[in-house]
Amino acid sequence: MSSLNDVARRAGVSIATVSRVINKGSNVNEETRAKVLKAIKELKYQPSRVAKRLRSKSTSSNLIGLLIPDIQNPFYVDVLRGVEDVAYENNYAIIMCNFAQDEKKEKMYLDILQQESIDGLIAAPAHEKDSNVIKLLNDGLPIVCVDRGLTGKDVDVVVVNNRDGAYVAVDHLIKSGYKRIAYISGQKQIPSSKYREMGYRDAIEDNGMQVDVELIKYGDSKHGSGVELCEELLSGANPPDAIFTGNNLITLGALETIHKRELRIPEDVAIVGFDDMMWSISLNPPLSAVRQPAYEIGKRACELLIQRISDPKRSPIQMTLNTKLILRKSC
Amino acid sequence: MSSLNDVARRAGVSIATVSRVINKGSNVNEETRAKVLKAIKELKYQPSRVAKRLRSKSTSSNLIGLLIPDIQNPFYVDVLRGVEDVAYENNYAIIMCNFAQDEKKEKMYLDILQQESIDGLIAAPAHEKDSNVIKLLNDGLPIVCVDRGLTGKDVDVVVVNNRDGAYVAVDHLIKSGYKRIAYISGQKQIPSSKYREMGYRDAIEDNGMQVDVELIKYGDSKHGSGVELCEELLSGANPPDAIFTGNNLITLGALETIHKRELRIPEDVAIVGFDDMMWSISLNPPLSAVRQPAYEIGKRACELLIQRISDPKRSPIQMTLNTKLILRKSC
DNA sequence: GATAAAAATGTAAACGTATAGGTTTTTATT
DNA sequence: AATAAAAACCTATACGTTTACATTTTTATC
Repeated sequence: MSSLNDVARRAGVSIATVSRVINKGSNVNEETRAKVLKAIKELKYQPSRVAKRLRSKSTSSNLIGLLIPDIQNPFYVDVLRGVEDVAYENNYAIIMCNFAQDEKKEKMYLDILQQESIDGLIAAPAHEKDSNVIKLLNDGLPIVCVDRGLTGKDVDVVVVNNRDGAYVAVDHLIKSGYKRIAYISGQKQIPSSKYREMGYRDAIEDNGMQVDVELIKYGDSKHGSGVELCEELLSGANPPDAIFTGNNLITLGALETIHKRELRIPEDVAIVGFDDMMWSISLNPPLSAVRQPAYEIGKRACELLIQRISDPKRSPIQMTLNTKLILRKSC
Repeated sequence: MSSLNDVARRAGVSIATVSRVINKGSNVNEETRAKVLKAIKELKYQPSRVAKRLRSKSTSSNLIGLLIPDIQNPFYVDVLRGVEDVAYENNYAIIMCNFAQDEKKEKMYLDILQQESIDGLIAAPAHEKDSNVIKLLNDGLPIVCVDRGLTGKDVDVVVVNNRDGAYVAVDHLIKSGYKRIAYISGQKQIPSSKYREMGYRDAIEDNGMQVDVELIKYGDSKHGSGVELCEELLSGANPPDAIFTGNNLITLGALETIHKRELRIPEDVAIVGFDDMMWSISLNPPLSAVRQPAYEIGKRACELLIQRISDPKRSPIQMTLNTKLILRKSC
């Protein structure tokens, strides 16, 4: 890889001139500009983003971090796509870090991101008191949180109305005549789980029914816990006639268990899940689900981040997007 | 962020000494080492990976690139996880680039990766003559190809036996009594599509049947083309009684069409897809599929890359992993 | 205790860029 | 033609490391 210096020598000018040609372009003679451009082409010169980043923290290095708890979850893949599209348009590159719900891994990745001098970070923190993310925030790094905020911290956040999304789903279940509705929750410590539980509870109580804590199971937001907790539920003394699942991976796991037991959906158990997927219609049966605008979450988050990078003082925005209940055949 | 200089000043030593403490640790007095370590702790010093990379191309900067054609495809998500796990163990960070089957985007990302002075690249090239990837290869960047190679280039490759995987699936379809078996292919120009078609054709001919070109449809490896091409197939004059789909997204699209037409699987049309998914069992009906060891592909690729980075002369390896036909209810 | 060898530490240059500030050349003004 | 102003260009420095080499201090040897 050739450097500014090589180009300068070849064009017979100083490196400052070359730099000017490349960047602003002001105050440079047409003739020399042509010479420089020619040299750049001949040498296939590409500026080093590394040197650029080292040189000027002020000048944007056009690199942002994306911290994600679980890339196997299609929800985050859609968020990623949203982030990426906006980043691409604005000439930002992304370092994507999947910490797989492992806080040790998370810390390692956040350290790396800081060491890479990223301009900003989009993060779905491990939980609301995530000290790893808070540390970076306190260090002054521009951050936008996604899917969950940080308690006591005034930070840009893009979330979904989890409570209402859950409420509408469970309310629909009740109105459809289901009596014993279970909830399989994701990790208890993440806010979205809590709010979804809140919606679940409110819907039940608002309909004059009583919450049965036996019907609430807490897992880890992954496929396996969907399988197991659904099994627990169904093998109990007084099994549910409907299940509300806390995210898409859990839904898939629960479906697996239900099918293994050769139960009919929705006759034996109905199911409605949080998170829709492109292929939910091809599941057995076509799945009813609460759709989150995942792509848009990513898009908005990245827009907010780019704004914040260019204006670190702007006061934080908390953006709440709405969910939509998609009814198909599973309830 | 504090620098080596800050630490040196605080500890009352030179930056060279600090550097020595951090890196090799040879030739440094225990007492001063303690002083330095203390200063590092107090200042929460973190080395700048950027400066490190700039300084020494020789010394590994511990950053690799991962170039992926479509992150919406769960296959690549699994590859990514495999890559990541190995990278994590070996202290490498990953810049993940999803070019979404857009060669312009691909070029932009590859430029960025080069400008970031990555140590190496794991790439699923757009096709076998992918000039963007070839350029980097010619520039001497350590590269491992995944899922497809580069014609005429001697490069590390990790692939799957696509031809055999397809053969076994189609052969099974024939042995099960299906007479008119269609193939919905992914992008024609990518090798895996070609080899899968080869397996499809061979299986048909080896069973004394004849290939009907009307039953082969070429798409773009995405969900939408699965939907459309399946529709074409089923609305034809002489529709197939079984479909072999070229990848998981196509499979999902085809399923959608079949369900929309309210056809029974496998009675009206059977289907077997390339690529298994964790939740294939929950599809309607549980899907029979050719399973690729996607996670292992990623893992192996990353291992090969790390080897190559440390030994650029080692002669290239072409690694072929095997697929497995998973039989469920769709055929 | 003088000298040599080894250990400990320091100095300075380099990686590739951006840019402040200085110098030279061109253009405009009278 | 002398001068001022503007344009074009260059020099040198800084960003935070690593490392070759130089220098100083300690230890060993006689």
